[in-house]
Amino acid sequence: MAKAKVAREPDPNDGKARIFIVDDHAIVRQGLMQLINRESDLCVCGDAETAADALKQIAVLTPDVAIVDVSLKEDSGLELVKDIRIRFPKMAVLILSMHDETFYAERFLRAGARGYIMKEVATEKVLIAIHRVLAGEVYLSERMSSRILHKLVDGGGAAPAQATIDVLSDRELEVFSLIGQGLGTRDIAKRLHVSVKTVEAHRAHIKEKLNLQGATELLQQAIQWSQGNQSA
Amino acid sequence: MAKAKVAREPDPNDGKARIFIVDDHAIVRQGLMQLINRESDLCVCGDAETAADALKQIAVLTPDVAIVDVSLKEDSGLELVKDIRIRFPKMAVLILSMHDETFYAERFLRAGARGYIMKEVATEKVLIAIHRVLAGEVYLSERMSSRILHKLVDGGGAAPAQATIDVLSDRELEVFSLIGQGLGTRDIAKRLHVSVKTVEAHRAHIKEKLNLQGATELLQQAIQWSQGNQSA
DNA sequence: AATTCGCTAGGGGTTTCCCCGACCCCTTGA
DNA sequence: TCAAGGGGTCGGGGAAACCCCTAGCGAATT
Repeated sequence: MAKAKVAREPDPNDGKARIFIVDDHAIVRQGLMQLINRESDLCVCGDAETAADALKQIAVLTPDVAIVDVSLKEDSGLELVKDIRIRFPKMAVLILSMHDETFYAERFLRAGARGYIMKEVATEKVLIAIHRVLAGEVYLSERMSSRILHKLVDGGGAAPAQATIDVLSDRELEVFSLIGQGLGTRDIAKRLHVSVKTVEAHRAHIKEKLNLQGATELLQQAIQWSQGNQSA
Repeated sequence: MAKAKVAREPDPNDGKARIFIVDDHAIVRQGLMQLINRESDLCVCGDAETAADALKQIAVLTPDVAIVDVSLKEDSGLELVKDIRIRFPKMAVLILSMHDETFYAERFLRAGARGYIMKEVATEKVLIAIHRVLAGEVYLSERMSSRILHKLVDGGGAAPAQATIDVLSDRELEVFSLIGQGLGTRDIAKRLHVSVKTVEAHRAHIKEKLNLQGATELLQQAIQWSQGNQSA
């Protein structure tokens, strides 16, 4: 630690930035390694299949950036990012995701990751993302940044718990909850003794406040929140 | 042998088995390619990101075996396998799956695939699987073969009222999965290259088979299933 | 040959979605 | 007191989705 030359001149050895890979798919590790080592200013200094192994090796190797796959069973992936954040605060963490999983991107960023990229993108994007996080910047796809930025920027680290839900009014939260229980617009209107139009208005406001795109996204979020908060 | 040329060119190899890779993750393609080309008796003769491109190239390159990813972005891997089976009956198809998705394996085997492996296995297993399907045999993991065999054994008796995903047809499961990913009817129709009406028919059949009432219930089930099965 | 099943697709009516604007009530502050 | 703002409540209207129906076609089964 105590290295301050990360930005432009990361040269502890060959003048190459040292990268550590954490992914439980051997094939993906292979591909990433080859891709990175082909670059003149990057090199892979190690790789691991599990979070525990990763932490052990990272402590010794002190890479400049760690590339972490999300699908190390979400929990351990998140935990790994948090652990890295605590024990090696200066280290950049780039999250590599298999699927869209837009919902989880936010959690990883909150946990200290500096970038989130999906595997289906072209390989050049991966290299771009690596360089960006190496330079101390943040890398996000267009869609994700637009969604996350103004959700996180004002939230900061103050109340990370359910900052997104708090912006909803009482009535809106009520509707949101009922949506999460699988009720349709009509059912909700009947349950609340209001017009269908009112429920539609609430839905619109919820979508706006939570920055959701369509009806399916709204339902997705509502179900997810419902299961995580008041199931059983 | 100055083997400085790329593997793509269709000229005669040194008696090596020619392999074609279909995967929408560039990194995975990269890793697979490197892994395979390192073998003395195998070589990658081409690769594709989409099903359409794959069919086009396969017709020209006539590889000995095609490695297909289950979850292609644009098209469905299942359809690709069926197409390959119809147009090139002699070609071996090895399915590469990201996650567990055990229930998918059976469908792919029925569609004509000769092997099914998961990406998290060690790289040696991948090579073993390739050699096995090249030899005309079938490759399956222990767990999967035991599961399938077990199913055949007590399949004769009364089906124990599963009422689960198993009753869905291939196409229906595909639609169900896409619904779970948050796609609307129109998006699904576009992705599967069919009419909106067809997707609606599939939805209706799924609801009937799974005994679901409305659209929200269907969406709810699809999302829950999707999150529990492919960590999406 | 007949039946069943899966995939495809259209017709037509109902419902929801989603962009608008509108009114009422309450709190806050000029 | 009179705005000003936000929350809660409705409505119109067009687009889309939903949901009932029928129906052709191919493949597998009988």
